[in-house]
Amino acid sequence: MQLFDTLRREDCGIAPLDGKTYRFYCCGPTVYGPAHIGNFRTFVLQDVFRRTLETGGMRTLHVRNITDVDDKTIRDSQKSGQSLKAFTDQWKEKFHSDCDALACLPPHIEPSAVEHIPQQIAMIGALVEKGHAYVSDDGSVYFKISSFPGYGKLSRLDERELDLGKTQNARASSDEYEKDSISDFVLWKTRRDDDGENFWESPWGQGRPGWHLECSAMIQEYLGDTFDLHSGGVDLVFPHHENEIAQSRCACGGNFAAHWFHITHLLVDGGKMSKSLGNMHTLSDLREKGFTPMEVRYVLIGAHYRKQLNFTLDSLSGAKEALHKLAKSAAKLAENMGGETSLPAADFGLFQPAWDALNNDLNTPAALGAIFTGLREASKLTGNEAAAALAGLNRILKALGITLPETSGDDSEVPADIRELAETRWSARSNKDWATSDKLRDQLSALGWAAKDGKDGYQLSKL
RNA sequence: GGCGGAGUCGCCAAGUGGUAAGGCAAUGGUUUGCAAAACCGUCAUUCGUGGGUUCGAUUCCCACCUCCGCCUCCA
Repeated sequence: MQLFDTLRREDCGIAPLDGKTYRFYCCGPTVYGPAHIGNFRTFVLQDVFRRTLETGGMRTLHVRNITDVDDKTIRDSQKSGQSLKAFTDQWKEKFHSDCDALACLPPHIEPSAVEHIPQQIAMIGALVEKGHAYVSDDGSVYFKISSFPGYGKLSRLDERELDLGKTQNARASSDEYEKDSISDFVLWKTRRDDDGENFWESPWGQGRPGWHLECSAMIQEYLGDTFDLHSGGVDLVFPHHENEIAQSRCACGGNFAAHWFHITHLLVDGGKMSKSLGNMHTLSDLREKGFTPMEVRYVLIGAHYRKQLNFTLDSLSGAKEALHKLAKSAAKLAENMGGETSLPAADFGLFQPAWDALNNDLNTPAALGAIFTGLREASKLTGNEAAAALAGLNRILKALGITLPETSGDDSEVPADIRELAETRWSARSNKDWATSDKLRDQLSALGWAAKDGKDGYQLSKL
């Protein structure tokens, strides 16, 4: 497939460096609260990326970290009176269940920062030894940016106002740490009172690793000094990924990531998502509003990953209908197959354009559009042609991570009292007692149920 | 101020130097006791504004307007 590379700023062919397994790393969540849909846009699109590679027959090695020690996790664990581990475990669990609900494949390896302190200390040691890092008077260790000429390439610092020299002069006086240069970033934070019990021993005294370092250390551990691709939200380009490049290349040699894949932030109702605006949706919030995780996923893949996606409740409703339409079409195809069985497809058939779209810079919205277009043709088919179409459809849906809702109403979960009302209504209706029938229909809908009448019976569905 | 992105039907959203995918909504019809559901159909001569290049631009160039994001932790 072709994918836009953030560093090279052009579409690049995606293929494993070692010819066997495509190895990629995604910056994972900081587990100090529930992840929001903005976070999930990134994780869902990374999931589609992986599924696309795998659907194309590639083997993958997907590594995604858990940040379980930083300022926020320490601060909020103390606020809640829990140990750091108990606190982060609970949010890690929540994250996993949300990911499952959104049909995101779990990464093959999910290392946590706390579990890789020795690796991080070792990397800092290497950087100090090679002259890329220095120890300040208080025992903190900083990366010396001036020692790495390639610094700023990913985020194109030289084309922005962030001239390093200028930044130093502008901020040197306001920073509490002693540093050679203000832009130097911290690798090891010396222990402070408000860290509580959250500190580790190191050659530079008690403290904890800096945030940027954990990814570099874990990447080195599981993917080595050169691997295929590194991904995250756009906000991570600078300084996080820039710092990772500096740390890893200086400490380990190697080229670090061959490609960079960044997902643009989403907007909510046309603006930035923020707590103060009350538009910080979590998956749980949306479920309470009656939307399914699959509907959320559908919305999240409904715009190209390099464009801002305008997330609205209306688009979620649209997703609900669109998924329903897909499910109906798939059911009709199955019906039209007659006695044929739908075998796993060797190709995409009518849905080849959708597959092509995915492979063209992961164009998920174009792929979705192509699915509906293909379905229009598919609906005319019968027998083994319908079977082949259904197989192609299932294959492309799997690549997108979409599972279809049930088309036939599930009557098994109807409460007894609702069932009774509906039965009464049906008999009234059968007796052409329209007044009673309509009255009971209103009652049912007030209770949240809709009765859909057919020739020989009715079906109940939740409103 | 610097950097970057974007303005395409009511909403969401693809796309292209050759005349606008798709979804939602809306709307007409079939069906229905009436609805709902289902099914069939309709739905941008036009792509922020003004110029320019071109046989031809929504797509390229210039100017302008508007919006958004980043530049501090952030997916």
